[in-house]
Amino acid sequence: MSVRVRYAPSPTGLQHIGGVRTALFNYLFARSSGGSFILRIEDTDQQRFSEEALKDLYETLDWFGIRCDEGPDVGGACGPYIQSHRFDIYQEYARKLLDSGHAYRCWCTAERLTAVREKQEQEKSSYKGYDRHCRDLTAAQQEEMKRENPNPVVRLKIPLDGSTSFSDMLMGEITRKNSDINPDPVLMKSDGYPTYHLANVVDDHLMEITHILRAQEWIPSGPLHVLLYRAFGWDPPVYCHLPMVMGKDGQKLSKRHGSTAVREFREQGYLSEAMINYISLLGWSFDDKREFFTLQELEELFSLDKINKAPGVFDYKKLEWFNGQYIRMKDARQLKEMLIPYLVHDQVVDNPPSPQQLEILDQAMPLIQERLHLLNDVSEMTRFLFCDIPAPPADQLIPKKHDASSTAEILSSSLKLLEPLDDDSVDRLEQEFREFCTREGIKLGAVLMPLRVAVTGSTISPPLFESMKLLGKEKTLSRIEAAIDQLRQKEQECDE
RNA sequence: GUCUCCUUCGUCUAGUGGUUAGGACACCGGGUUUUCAUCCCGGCAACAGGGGUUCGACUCCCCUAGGAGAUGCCA
Repeated sequence: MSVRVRYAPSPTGLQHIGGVRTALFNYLFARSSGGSFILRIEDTDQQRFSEEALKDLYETLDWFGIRCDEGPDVGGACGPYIQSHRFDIYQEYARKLLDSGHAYRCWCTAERLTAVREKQEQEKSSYKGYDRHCRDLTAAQQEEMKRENPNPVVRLKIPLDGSTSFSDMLMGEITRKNSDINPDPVLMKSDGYPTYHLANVVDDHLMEITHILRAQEWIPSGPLHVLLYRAFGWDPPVYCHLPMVMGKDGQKLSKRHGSTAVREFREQGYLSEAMINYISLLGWSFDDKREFFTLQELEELFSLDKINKAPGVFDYKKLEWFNGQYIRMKDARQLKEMLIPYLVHDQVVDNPPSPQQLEILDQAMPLIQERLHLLNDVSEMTRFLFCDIPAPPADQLIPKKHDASSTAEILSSSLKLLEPLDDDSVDRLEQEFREFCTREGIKLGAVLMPLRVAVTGSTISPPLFESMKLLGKEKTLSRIEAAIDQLRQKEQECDE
């Protein structure tokens, strides 16, 4: 029987790392085993449903290149793939459970439920959850309850004794006493929508899902789901509970720890390849030497038995390192195209960029490609090439062991050396400066640093002579002159 | 509280009875270099603890400790 797996997100928020990891593993397992990957939208929570979240889901999968074989957008034999479109199906199956005596209606109000819970809390009772008030009501009692609350929920009758177990590919056998399972979980809400438990079991069965790969936070409801399968007379699929993704403090990864939404990473300039690569290594590994993988390679090499049991901490630093690696691997032309939106967004270049700006960017590529960690970094790194910058304050210009006066001298001399800037080679220019330093007995750094600050506005910049060349002689010289003015002013202030 | 699961360097991990316990990120040195970055070299650093089993345990079993997750008309 061929493998059929699914990713079944709930469109209540932006796609986050944890969800995407689950999606990826399911997808990779399907591909590596020649099976099918199915997308199912679990929108049974009408309160929390968000149109934007749904859109974000498609965009995210698309960005990663994770394509589904069956799903809302591509169709398939087991549709519809949106749970809200399967409303009637759940009604039907809930009815079956009711008829077979595996489930019952419950008219308890939210108020009563909270009262029950509060009481349990006060008494520090070890018994938690629903008190099964409606489980064995007489017909007369039912009538009475109906008057109080006309919209009942449907609850599953969990056996009072015995235990239920299931086998997990990673964990092995997991057993839970039935008395420890959430007493009679709601299957059908009062608004007629199913809860996750019902919808998930019904759909996975109807869609002929063979393996369920989901996060370990679902382990506790495993036995409950198995009970449901049995109530229907079905065989449960194979389970594989994936290790959770944690933050640095060991707690479930959340906004507290940093970005969690894929969209945020994307906006910051993370590459899809880098994220795929990093995420694939979250709880999975290939061997002890290889850690670079393309999606295509993963589709081939991925295997369930290399998944780790223990939860993993999401390491932002390593992701960033991967991103830098992938940026450096990128074709320069391609990378350039990817950078433009960031430059436009930060108003470093026009929208669309002018031919001159594109030309400059083109030539700047070799200078910035090995310096970028995130695409986002490009604006700060290249702003001085495209925009006017304020003359740096004198203090920033003066290198160690120099003062305003000597720095101004240095810059003035540099001005002359830079006369042939436009038509001279970078190497030759550098040679000139080296000779100048030897002649004057100044350190090369003491000359280049004030120049760098004058021209780029920062002590950190791409290589100086290349930068000057890109900037053009005119702007370069005028920035140096502006810097000299700053220094002269400072000199005067000191004299006074 | 109760239940379930987990436990190799700070982090991600390799390892399936005999290894100087390997790699990567981070960190710290050093080199290349006009700054930054890249790149190269080197260093630091781990089998949670205690019992067994065994000629021999990181590897198998038990206990303890620690961590996490679940305990909803959310998924």
